[in-house]
Amino acid sequence: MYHGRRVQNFELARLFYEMATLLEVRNESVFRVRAYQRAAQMLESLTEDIAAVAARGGLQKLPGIGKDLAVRVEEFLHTGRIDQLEAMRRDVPPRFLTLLEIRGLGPRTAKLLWDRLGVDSVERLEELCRTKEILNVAGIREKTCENILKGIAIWRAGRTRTLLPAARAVAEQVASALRAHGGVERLEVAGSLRRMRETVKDVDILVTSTEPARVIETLTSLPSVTEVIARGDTKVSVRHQDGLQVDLRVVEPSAFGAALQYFTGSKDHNVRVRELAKRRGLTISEYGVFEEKSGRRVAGETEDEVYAAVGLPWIPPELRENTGEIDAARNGGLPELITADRIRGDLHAHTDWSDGHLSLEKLVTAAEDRGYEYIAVSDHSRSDTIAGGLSIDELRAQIQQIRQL
DNA sequence: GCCGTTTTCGGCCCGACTGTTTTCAGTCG
Ligand SMILES: Nc1nc2c(ncn2[C@H]2C[C@H](O)[C@@H](COP(=O)(O)OP(=O)(O)OP(=O)(O)O)O2)c(=O)[nH]1
Ligand SMILES: [Mg+2]
Ligand SMILES: [Mg+2]
Repeated sequence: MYHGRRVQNFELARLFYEMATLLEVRNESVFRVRAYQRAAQMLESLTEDIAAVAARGGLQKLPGIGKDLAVRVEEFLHTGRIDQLEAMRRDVPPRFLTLLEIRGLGPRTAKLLWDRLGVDSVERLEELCRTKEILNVAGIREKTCENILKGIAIWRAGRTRTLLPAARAVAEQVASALRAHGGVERLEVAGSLRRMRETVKDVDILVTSTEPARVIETLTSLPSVTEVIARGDTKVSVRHQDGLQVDLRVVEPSAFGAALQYFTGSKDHNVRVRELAKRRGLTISEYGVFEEKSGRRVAGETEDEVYAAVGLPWIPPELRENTGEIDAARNGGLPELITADRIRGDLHAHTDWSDGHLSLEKLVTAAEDRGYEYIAVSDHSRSDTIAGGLSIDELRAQIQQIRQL
């Protein structure tokens, strides 16, 4: 496969996302907004350089690129800019779009505040909330004001994504706490955690239960939960003490498969699967797969069933990103994922001879436990004495010991 | 703005929760 320079793909994707946001603020059709977002998402996963695609006249063959967007792409490739974007930028203050990074503050409210009070930055917004001046705007009352201040505090805290292992630790802690109380039948970690993304925004947990209220009550009253963000009959969002948001969804046991498929995502993957369903006269939600006409439920117990209903094999969560896995699945071309048991050995390990933790014996035992065929001992040498590097004599001694093991 | 193993026009994924509103828009998952 051809791999060219793809920096321009990402730069253009960023511009299309920005155009989508600006169109949203201008109250343009949500479908037009989504067209820009889809084009941007396609560019991010495109393996060929967009300039190369343009050069061979293939722009409009790309999914999500039609007549208009092809013109924008060409304009960007020739001039490095997009006129329409520049024009839209001029209509809002320079820092206006950062307002949309505040949780719960969307394009409509941001625009309203700019129109009515000239809110052009987070700082100005905070001031107006503190002085309660913001309450002069029709449709904004005390609660909204409070929520904006909370949102600004989180925005200030800054961390937007968390490394997978740290998030997994939180997920496991919450999961066992939920199981320890009653009402939980099945529990699965879903979302980007289940898809094994390197970083995640939050922890998504799916539970099946015949007593949803009980499970939701359990989560909201855990000692490790510091704030209840939203709470209803089927789902609840809370903040965990370490700052991570935890989203819990509760459905009845018969909807397990459909709910897990929904809650695992990704969003773009879900949209694609649901589009396939529509073409077959079906509709998919977290409650199941339904015939559009009769409303009859045709699947939902397992993920397998859900995918089968749209003519697809089960797709591993790690691949559910709408980056080609759906076409691959349709053509029976899903890759076989590499699993941990395929690792045959490790060519880089330190021992307590330098700065490692394990003794030689323990290192070898650990390697054998994992079924490794080989392990390389690569302790520091005398060139790095700070890290306990081995002298020539020590190295000879270590080699001796290895031979005896 | 894009798109079509029914369509070149009329759809576009689908649903929960909140605050503010007298019936729903906005935001988020
Ligand atoms: N059908 C549908 N499903 C959605 C939509 N938004 C979110 N979901 C589903 C798929 C997501 O994986 C799942 C959890 O949402 P999140 O916002 O937590 O995203 P996700 O966990 O994928 O990534 P992140 O939390 O950002 O690391 O909910 C949507 O607009 N439509
Ligand atoms: Mg998530
Ligand atoms: Mg979530």
